[in-house]
Amino acid sequence: MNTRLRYAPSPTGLQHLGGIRTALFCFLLAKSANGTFILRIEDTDRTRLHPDAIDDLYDVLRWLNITWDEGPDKGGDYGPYIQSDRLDIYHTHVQTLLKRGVAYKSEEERVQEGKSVKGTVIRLKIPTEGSITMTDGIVGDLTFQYDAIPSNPVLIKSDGFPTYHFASVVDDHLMHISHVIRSQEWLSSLPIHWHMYEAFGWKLPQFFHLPLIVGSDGKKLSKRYGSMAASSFRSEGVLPNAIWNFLSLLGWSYDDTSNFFSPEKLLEVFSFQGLNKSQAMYDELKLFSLNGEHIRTLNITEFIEYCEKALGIVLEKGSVLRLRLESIAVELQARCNRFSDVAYHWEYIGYSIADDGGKRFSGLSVCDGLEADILTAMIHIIKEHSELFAGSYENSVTFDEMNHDSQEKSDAIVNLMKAAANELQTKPKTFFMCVQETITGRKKSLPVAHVMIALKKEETIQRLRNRMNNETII
RNA sequence: GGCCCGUUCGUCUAGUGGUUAGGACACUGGGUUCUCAGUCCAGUAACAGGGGUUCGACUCCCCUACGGGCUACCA
Repeated sequence: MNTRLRYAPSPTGLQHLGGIRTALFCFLLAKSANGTFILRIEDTDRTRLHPDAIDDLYDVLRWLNITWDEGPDKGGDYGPYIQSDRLDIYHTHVQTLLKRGVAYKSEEERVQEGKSVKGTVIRLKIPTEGSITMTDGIVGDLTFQYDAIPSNPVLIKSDGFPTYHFASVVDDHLMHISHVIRSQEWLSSLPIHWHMYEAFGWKLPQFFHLPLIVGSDGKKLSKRYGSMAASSFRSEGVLPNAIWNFLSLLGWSYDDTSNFFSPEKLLEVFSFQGLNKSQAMYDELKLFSLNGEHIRTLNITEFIEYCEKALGIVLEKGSVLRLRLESIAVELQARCNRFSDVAYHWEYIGYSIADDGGKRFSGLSVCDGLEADILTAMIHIIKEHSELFAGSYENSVTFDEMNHDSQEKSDAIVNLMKAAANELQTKPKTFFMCVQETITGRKKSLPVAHVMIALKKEETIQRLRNRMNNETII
């Protein structure tokens, strides 16, 4: 039997971590078994449709490289893949249940928006006594008493649309779904679904109910209660690979020591065996840490691309800012766990005195005598060794070459700075910090010599002078 | 309230009757270092509680507690 798994979200809100975890697991499980991954949209609740939900779903899945073999936009042998296009299918199938006396029509009145409304629904008849025994691939064997099911569930609503219970069972059967992977919130509905399969006389798929992911408040992540939108991770500069890695470890494990997984590795080793059953709390720090690890596996070209995406900018090849970024990329990559880290450093790398006449640095403290001496000494170094500040990248063919060159120049500059500090009878640290703060406006920055190389002579001197002028003005 | 699922370091987890209870994130200390990172090394830290079963329980059973889910013409 072919392995066919589906992710079947309802377009009632933005995709969140819990949803894409399910999507990822389905995808991984399908692919590792050489099977088929199907996307189906369950838009049966007409009152809660969210206008951006479907676009968001496509965007997020594509961003994450979770690709489906069959789906609304792709077609397939068992379409359509949007439930609102399958209404006639549900209506013919519910006839079967009606004929068999397993379902019945019911005229009902209910209160809607303060008014009482009449309508006809079709309900499934649940036995009044006895029990049903089922098997779940994660939870194990389960027995429910029929009388624990609170009421006969609605199959077809009065607006003619099926409920989730009915539509998903019919579709899973018709689409030959072999394994139903969904989150554990569905566990208490399993008897309803199981009973329906039996009433139809259909072969049951294998069920796997994934443990819930909970937020730091301990409550389940939900579209309805907001936050954790998958798209927000994208804008925060989290890599798809990091999301794969992070999510895969929420409810699944490989062995006693592995924590880092590339997508290739996951595709290779992910399996039903490693699934576990207890709920997991989302830990942002771990995601960011993993993201840092994945950032560090990027080659330098990819990393620069990542920076551009994260910053939402495009730097033309050969442009001043592009050259600066290239020059500093290796140093930058070593200390980034997420977008905000890139942005933090880009504020002084991607800025030029010419942009605003140096206003950004006007908040720096006034130079006292020593600081003025240090800056003067630094300017002297630059003027006397201008070749070191000419930019390392101009004549380099490869990044390796460039980095090597950059490192050599940096070492030379550091030595000159140490010597100058010595001459001023001050600690190297004082000297470096003064220069760094003047150049970057920050107490924490990339190594200042590298920054100066990236900025090149002119901009560096301007920043140094700018600080000194501030003093004279004040 | 009822029904269901779960419970190993703060967090994610390994563990299927005999282990110094392992790894990772976080945290702490140290090496490297012009700051911050990164990197390397080290360290603190857990079997919810109580009963059984057993020569022996983190592992099996029961009870309690706690957490979560469901209890809609929502999914």
